[in-house]
Amino acid sequence: MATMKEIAALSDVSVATVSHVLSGKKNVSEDARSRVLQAIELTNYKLNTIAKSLRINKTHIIGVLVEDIQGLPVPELVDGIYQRLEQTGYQVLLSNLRLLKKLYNQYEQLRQYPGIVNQGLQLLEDARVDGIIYVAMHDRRIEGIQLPVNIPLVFAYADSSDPGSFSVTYQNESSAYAMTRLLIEQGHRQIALIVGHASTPAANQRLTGFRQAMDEAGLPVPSDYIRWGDWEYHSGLEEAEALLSLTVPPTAIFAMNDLMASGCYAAIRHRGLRIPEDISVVGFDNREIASCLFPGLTTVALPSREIGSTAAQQLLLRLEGQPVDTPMISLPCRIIQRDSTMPLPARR
Amino acid sequence: MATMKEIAALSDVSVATVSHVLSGKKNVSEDARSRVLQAIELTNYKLNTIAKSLRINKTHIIGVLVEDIQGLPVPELVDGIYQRLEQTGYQVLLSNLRLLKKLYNQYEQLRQYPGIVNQGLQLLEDARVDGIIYVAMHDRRIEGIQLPVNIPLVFAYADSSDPGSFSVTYQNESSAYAMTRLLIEQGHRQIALIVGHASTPAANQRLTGFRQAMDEAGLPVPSDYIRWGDWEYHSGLEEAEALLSLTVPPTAIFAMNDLMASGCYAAIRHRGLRIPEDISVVGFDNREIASCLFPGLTTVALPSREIGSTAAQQLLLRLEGQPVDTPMISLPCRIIQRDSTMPLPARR
DNA sequence: CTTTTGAATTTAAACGATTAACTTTTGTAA
DNA sequence: TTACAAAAGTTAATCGTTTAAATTCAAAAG
Repeated sequence: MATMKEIAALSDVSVATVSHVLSGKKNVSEDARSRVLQAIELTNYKLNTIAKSLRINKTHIIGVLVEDIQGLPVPELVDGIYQRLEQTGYQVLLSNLRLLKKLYNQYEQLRQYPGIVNQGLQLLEDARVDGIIYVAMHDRRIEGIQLPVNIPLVFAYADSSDPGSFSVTYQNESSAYAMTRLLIEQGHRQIALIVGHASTPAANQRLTGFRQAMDEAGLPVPSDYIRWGDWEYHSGLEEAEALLSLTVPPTAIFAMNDLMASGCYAAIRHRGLRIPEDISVVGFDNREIASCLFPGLTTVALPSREIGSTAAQQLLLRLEGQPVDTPMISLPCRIIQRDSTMPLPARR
Repeated sequence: MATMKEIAALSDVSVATVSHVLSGKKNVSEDARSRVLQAIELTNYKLNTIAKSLRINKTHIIGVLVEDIQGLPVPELVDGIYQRLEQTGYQVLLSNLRLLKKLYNQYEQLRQYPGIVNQGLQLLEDARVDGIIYVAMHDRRIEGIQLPVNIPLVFAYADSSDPGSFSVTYQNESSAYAMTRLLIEQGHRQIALIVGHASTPAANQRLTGFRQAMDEAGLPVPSDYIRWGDWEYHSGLEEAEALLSLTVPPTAIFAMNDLMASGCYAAIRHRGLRIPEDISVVGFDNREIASCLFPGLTTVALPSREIGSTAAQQLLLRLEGQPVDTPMISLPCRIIQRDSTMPLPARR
């Protein structure tokens, strides 16, 4: 592999001049420049980025820390990061913690989580990345994570616990609000909610949005209608069964994720009822399952790609030393209307 | 950030000794070692990997080139790479070409593909990665790709065109054979096949496997029963309709991917027929849709994770200069039995 | 014909490690 | 005591750049 020294020798200038030609930051005579360029062409010379990094103390590499690359929103989110980084000259060092494989149960998860994350952060720090995007999906406040002090970091997807930090998340509350409004506008008055795991912020935020919409519309929310699930298929099935057994069953069920919604489908079918003619169902997340189900599930699509590109944008601004006007950004979700709901009057 | 020089000064030895302590390749007195370790502890010193890389001409970074991180098998495959790389000290620089977003039609795809790939390879080469895993999903032979000459490269998922190269793929032919056997063993004699796009090697290999199983069983394959689709949902639907309109419709349909299989579901339902009582359907790929469909689709699961980990293994061997016994590996697939098939006698 | 000025170019010191070659120290045997 | 080998430690070159500072050079001004 050719080095700058050889280029310099070939084109009869000093290495400094070669460097000046390449960087374009200093004047070089047309004569010298063309000789240098010719030598570069001839030898197929490529600048050694490692040497450059050492000298300028910048790697032009961004570290992306993900809990699991197979986690639902991760590939799309990471793609959003690449989308923004294209043409900027930054590369991505991806640190995949593989949590889905490593942490079997909640207890282990809480105990081991900080250690694993710190290790991942340490690796990125050791690699001298210029900045870090931490794609955190856990939704409970975690103690004991040591963020690198010298490297700009942006949280993506989950909220950061630290108020001084930078983050890009999505709007749980307003999305649940909008989805609830949709059902109300279709004439539903008996709307039940299957909440996710009680301890998760996402569940609570979505619950708040739901309550707000119901309150605003003056609709009652009987405690029977608020069911606590755990995000899994089976809890959706069980809670839907409980709802259908009530003396006044709901006309619409809002499940807080698509998995639980598909559990609702099963429970409803099991009763011999039809979706949406007899009961409307909506979900949250827009997993592939939502479009596979029959009828197609109306649900909330998270702005995963936008979270990624916006987080990258935040980080780039900080790397350029520019002021960041909004350190904590929360992006809106989009409602995907399919065929699992129906205006209520139609069946009266 | 502390440097080796400072550690040397603090512990009253030379930088060489500090380096010796860290590398463990030379004898250092217990006395000196402990002083150095103490200084490292004190200053929170971290070896500068950039400087090390420059000196030893190795980055301990593996470049992974993917056509699109959102492509179906990619996240799992990449996770397999990480699985193997864990504890080896290698990091991953992921180059995501974003082809799904960039290439709209086949024509553009063929024309632009080599340029985009070459650019991605160039970026990895510039970053001085130690080795490259090229996750290629395209399944037609592509001309004009310039593989780096100095960097070990392993193809993953797709076959490489070059016979001298290293690759890890999966078995199309034997998997189609096994799936066909499964139907035959269930008593089916009229088995139809919906092939993928005619120009793709995967389609032809699967076709060969199908034919072999049928021939071996002495079953006829009327040309009416071989339908040429294009991997998309609609072609599955259309070809299934054509099959059901035949004077002797098949008792089982083997669609070459899950998307076309789900098209079959729609066509069969539209005729008022039941799956699997009236007709059996099987697919290929084991996408999420396969488990979402009702009844669950029996299909072929690709060994994506294993492809990734095996490719990483191949690369590690080459990086260590060890002999690679099998440069081109082809891994078996696994049949996932769900509820979309039924032994034929049951409905007689 | 100097002097000045500015552009073009070079020199040389970093950046932070590794490592071959050399020197010093220590321990052991004659 | 001396001689020698092995162990421990140091020196200094090197990896391939960047860049401040110094130098050279040519053209313009005095």
